[in-house]
Amino acid sequence: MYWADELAASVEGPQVVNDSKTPSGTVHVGSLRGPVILDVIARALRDRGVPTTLLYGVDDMDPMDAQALLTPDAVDHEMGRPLAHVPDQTGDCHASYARHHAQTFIDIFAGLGIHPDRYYWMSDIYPTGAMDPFIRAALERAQVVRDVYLRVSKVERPAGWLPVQAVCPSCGKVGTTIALDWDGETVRVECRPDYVTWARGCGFDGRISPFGGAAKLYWNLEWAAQWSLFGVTIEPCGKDLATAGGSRDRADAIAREVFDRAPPRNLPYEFLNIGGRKMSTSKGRGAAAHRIVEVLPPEPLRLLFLRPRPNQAIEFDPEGTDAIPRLFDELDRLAAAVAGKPYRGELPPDPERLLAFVQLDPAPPERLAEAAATYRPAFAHLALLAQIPGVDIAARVADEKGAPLAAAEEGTLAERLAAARAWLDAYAPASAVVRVHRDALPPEAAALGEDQRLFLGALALAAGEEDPHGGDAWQGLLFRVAGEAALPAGRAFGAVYLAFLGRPNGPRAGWLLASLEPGFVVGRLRLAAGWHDRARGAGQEAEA
RNA sequence: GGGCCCGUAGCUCAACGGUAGAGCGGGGGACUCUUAAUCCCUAGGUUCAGGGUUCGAAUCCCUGCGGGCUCACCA
Repeated sequence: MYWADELAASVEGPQVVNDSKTPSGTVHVGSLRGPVILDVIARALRDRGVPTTLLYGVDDMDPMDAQALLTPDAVDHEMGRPLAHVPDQTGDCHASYARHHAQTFIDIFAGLGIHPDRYYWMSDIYPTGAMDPFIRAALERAQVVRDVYLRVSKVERPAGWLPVQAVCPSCGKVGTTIALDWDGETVRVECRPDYVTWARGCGFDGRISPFGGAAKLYWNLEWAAQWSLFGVTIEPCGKDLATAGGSRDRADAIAREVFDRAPPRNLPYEFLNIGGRKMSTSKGRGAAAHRIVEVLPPEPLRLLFLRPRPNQAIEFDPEGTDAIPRLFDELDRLAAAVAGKPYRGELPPDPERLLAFVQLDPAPPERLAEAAATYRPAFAHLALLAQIPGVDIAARVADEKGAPLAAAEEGTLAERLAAARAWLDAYAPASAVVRVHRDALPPEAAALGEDQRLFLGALALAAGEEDPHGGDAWQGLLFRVAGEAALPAGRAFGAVYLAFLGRPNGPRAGWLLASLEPGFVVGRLRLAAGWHDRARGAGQEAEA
């Protein structure tokens, strides 16, 4: 059984599925694994008739602690302030740094078929007072919290430490404050210059009421408080949090011992690594989630996350590899299998469910076969066609299908063609790129045999005499000259590709040559044939 | 040091208790108007090592070795 179905089968009663994210900067592709897993769990629950609520939160009261995306003069002022209070650095009309990065990320969800029932922002929640009971409980049981930190994570807090962080009334920073001396209504707040290394406090020292948004819980407690506030029953989390003695263990213990509640069901999931290494937020082309989405349409992207089990690390290396074409191929193979068409290789367990979860819309089972059977043009082939001038791609694809494309199939074609172009532009390995060497004979042409050179020379002569126009004319000429030279077609075409592309194969040669200026073609043919001395004059003659 | 993941054909990976499979690469073959980036054929690998459970293990358990990520400050 598919893992999400197993999870769905193991719970009772209505479920609240939750995930949240701290928008500390640009969010990369790997972070989409959580939302996709969340969505699939919700779908699996609903498919079993379990009433389900899907929540997605933004922990935007957390302190700004990464200066990479701040302008140098902003660092001193902004570091340590709540992310929701830091101005948007890109100036594109978001209310804050947090809104900018979180919204850019969230905007991807709908396109991926992920539709939480509710988004919540902690900067909205704290002022309502909804967190106050949890702040009070945490303050009352501060000693329990300290014990949990020590027992679960071997972390010892400084003397007098309380599990809340006030927003400094003077400088507005939250990362630099320590709360002390809870008297039942107020805490003493010190905004210390050296409390953390990454931000500098202003030195404020005074008493405040920690309620109504004046203070926030430390993130671990905030997490546990969210579970109580929203009644969360299932919450997956990434392995950075799920590690033994890590944040999740602390939050679980705090839920039980401070907020008197069983923690939600966990589903730890592994990361997605780009090229064998962890992704970097600030560098690395295509690592940003909103950029990958430009190259990978929703279905293959969902497949990337859903094909492996959640606890399996995903290695994804789009740079200069065939990782992206293979993802499309895997999707097509899966669809073919579900549609009852022939396929090769082994299938994952429960292919029907996997394909259903890969679909953008949760389609009823009876429509799955229909969706699976739609014609999907091969990505690698589209990438090739996209590089050949003068090809009517839609007509060619319809030809291959053997019937006119349905509207949905035309959509798939357009989507894949755009993806193929983006892939060629940003990621494709050299072997997938067809490029005419215009300036000089490709070095690879040195491998041309004498028979091939003779053929190219003969082709140049024939072309000069007949001045072929169009792909068909060129293609016919190629075959005829090859036949007259008694050269096997394979060697003849190979010679043309070497002379123009520097590679032994390529797109249909006739149409390739027809797309280039006749003078260039003839000149290049002569050059490749070894007729350097006469190339210039003959080329002019041919052009005349 | 703790946790998780991985170690299967040259490379990338699948199969996850029942006779080891794909893609790419490599090798062989086919083709006069043709998706020459196509089609057909071709992979014999102590499934990292050692032990255990089982009628049966790549698959489950234990140990070891190697690699990756992650936590131990914050989130």
